[in-house]
Amino acid sequence: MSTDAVVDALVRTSFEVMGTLTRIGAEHDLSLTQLRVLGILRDRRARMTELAAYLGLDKSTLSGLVDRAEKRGLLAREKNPDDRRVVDVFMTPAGSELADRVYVEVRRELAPLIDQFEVIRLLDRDPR
Amino acid sequence: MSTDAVVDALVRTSFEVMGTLTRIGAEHDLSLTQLRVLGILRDRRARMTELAAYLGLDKSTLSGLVDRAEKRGLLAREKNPDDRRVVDVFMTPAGSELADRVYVEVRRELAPLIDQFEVIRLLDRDPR
DNA sequence: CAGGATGGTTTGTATTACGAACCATGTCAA
DNA sequence: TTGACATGGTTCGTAATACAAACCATCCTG
Repeated sequence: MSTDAVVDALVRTSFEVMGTLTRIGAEHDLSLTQLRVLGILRDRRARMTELAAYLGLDKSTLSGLVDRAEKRGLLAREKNPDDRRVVDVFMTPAGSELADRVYVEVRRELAPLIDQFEVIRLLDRDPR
Repeated sequence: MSTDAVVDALVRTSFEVMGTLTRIGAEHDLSLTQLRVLGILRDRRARMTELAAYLGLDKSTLSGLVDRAEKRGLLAREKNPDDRRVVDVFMTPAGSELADRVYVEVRRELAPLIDQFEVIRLLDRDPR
């Protein structure tokens, strides 16, 4: 099997995963990016810049993103006492609860995909 | 290895793939969606609705998308003679050329990823 | 302590996306 | 056959996402 074919399968599968995430997110009024933010903040808090870097977004993009999530009661901001320029972001209980609910769904929906995941299946059969 | 861990790896990898595609696309002034359209139309023409369904987008979204790509000379529209309601979309030579260039890059950038693709590596080592 | 670096926000603009309303063309049934 | 409904696209209005540039506050360093 050619590398190109593996890459193509990888890309197709990634789009499929994104589609699933987008759909599940939409059912809870969450964009793909918001979903990601919830995923990242599930087990830790982070400063704005850190979050932006992790997501590959401009910090200005994150301001609006966090604004909306904060207004919705999912996230909260807090000035970092050690460096008062820094703004830490973290999830509210409502945010955590929503994230948990969504991620249970994501796992449930994607689990079946694994069985027919082309790349895995092919490589599994004929390992390098 | 738990299914949850595989799903998590799948999601992380998918985001990584999307990041790469987004970056390469941006270098050519193409959004992720435009990239996908080019990918789909590489070997065939398609009607608007068909394309929208395939991408999971509303048909109204596609109008604007195709508008911009057409204005840029990458895509062209044509009324379908068999059913004059239908609009077929296809790539111009310029579009094909760009698509080819971009997809070469994509393959080149993603090929290395395959070697360290967690899901594969893990399943490869310990097949179901 | 002055000047530069860093962290965030604000503002302006483009793109993406949706839904509703709309027009043109097809199709079907009375 | 023609009236009513269905289908395919576009347009319009609105919201979210994203970037870049300008800006303010705070920190750090020579």
